[in-house]
Amino acid sequence: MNTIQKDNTENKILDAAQTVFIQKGMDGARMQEIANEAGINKALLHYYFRTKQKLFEAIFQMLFSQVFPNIETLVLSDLPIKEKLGTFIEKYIDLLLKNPFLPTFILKEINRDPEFLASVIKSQGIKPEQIFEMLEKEMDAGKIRRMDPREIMVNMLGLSVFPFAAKPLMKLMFFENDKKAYNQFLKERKNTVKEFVLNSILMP
Amino acid sequence: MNTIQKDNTENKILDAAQTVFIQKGMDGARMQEIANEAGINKALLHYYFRTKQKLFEAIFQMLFSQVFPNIETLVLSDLPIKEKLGTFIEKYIDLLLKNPFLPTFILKEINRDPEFLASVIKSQGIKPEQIFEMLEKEMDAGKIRRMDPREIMVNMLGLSVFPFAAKPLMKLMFFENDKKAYNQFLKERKNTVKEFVLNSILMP
DNA sequence: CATAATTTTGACCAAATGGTTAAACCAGTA
DNA sequence: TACTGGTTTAACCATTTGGTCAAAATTATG
Repeated sequence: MNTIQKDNTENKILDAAQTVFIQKGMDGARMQEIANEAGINKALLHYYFRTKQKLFEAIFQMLFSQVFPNIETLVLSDLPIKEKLGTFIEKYIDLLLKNPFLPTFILKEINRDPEFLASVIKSQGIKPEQIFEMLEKEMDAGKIRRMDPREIMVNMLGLSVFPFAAKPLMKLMFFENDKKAYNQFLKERKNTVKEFVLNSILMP
Repeated sequence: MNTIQKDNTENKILDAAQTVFIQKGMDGARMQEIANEAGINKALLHYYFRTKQKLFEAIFQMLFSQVFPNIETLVLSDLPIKEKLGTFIEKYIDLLLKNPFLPTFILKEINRDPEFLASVIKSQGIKPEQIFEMLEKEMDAGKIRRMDPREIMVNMLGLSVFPFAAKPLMKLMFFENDKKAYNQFLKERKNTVKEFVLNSILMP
């Protein structure tokens, strides 16, 4: 049978753990709360995932693997640079719209335990060099301004991620705590970030 | 006497609490660790700051008040917009270079307890409208592209803050974990962010 | 100096928390 | 039916942790 049985205990635990860890972080989460959320006995958590640390690592892996969607195909495609960057930004913000909690969670935990982050990165086989090469070729071809390609990456990520990570603050300061207005703002970011980035790096 | 006596117990506690809270966050911090760091008895913490929550709030207030340096004078000055934005970015990144822990800490805690954040904001008397008005005037005058002024603010903050908040991840992915190289990168951000922002919003 | 007020400490407490364990439950199956 | 394997539970444990308290130490005051 290849039917996805998503109602077994292990998945109930993973779902519950995700919910709680995202909300409270590793330090703030309680095993009892995860058990309640999953509707099971606390001892079952340990039966399936020995320790809190191991359970957390499973969740972190799951969530982090979404952070860098397959950009490989995009980078290697022969679209013009303008399309490539535009699509990247669009896909990335779409991901954040669907998982608005991701930035907060990841930023919190990469700072809490960078060692663990390193092991995750390694296990995921992420290769930023590919992107850098591509950007440098575009510079050579005179399509975009000459600059450190890492700046471009950091800029795109920062512009996309920050409004999600700082949501409570931005919403309060710039939108009088109006939830709907801020969510609308986030949706429109797909276009504004795209424009902003392209305006700043495309050759005049 | 108006001499600053910074070696009294209360300040020792504040210093220690800052160190620990920044590193571990509210949830991860331990009162005993703060006491050790301050070189005093744990009961003294409670003598001076009744509860962990109250001590944390004191620290958060202290740190958060640095987040928005006096931009009022800058906004109201009659410098050309290019100078205004440039100076803002420079001062802001300077602040982050001196306190590289600020973004992580603030982002973590504003998401943990947005209610408290609201009270802090209110007590600080921050008025973003002033900045928005100024930016809109510049748009009317045709100095910068027409756009939602909040986008400009979010962009400037995101570009400045993100590389500090995501330091472990960026350092690892883009700089092969080379600390010195990444710090150099952060220093250069003052100029690159400035260029990036101005390129994207100044009228051609 | 004597007394009052403040500051500091060690010992202690109750609650919370991650984790363990022995027993119960519940298939499947010989 | 009786046995076997994995699964689930209630009760329990050791440790950690925020917080309290009475006494000691220190400082101010008359």
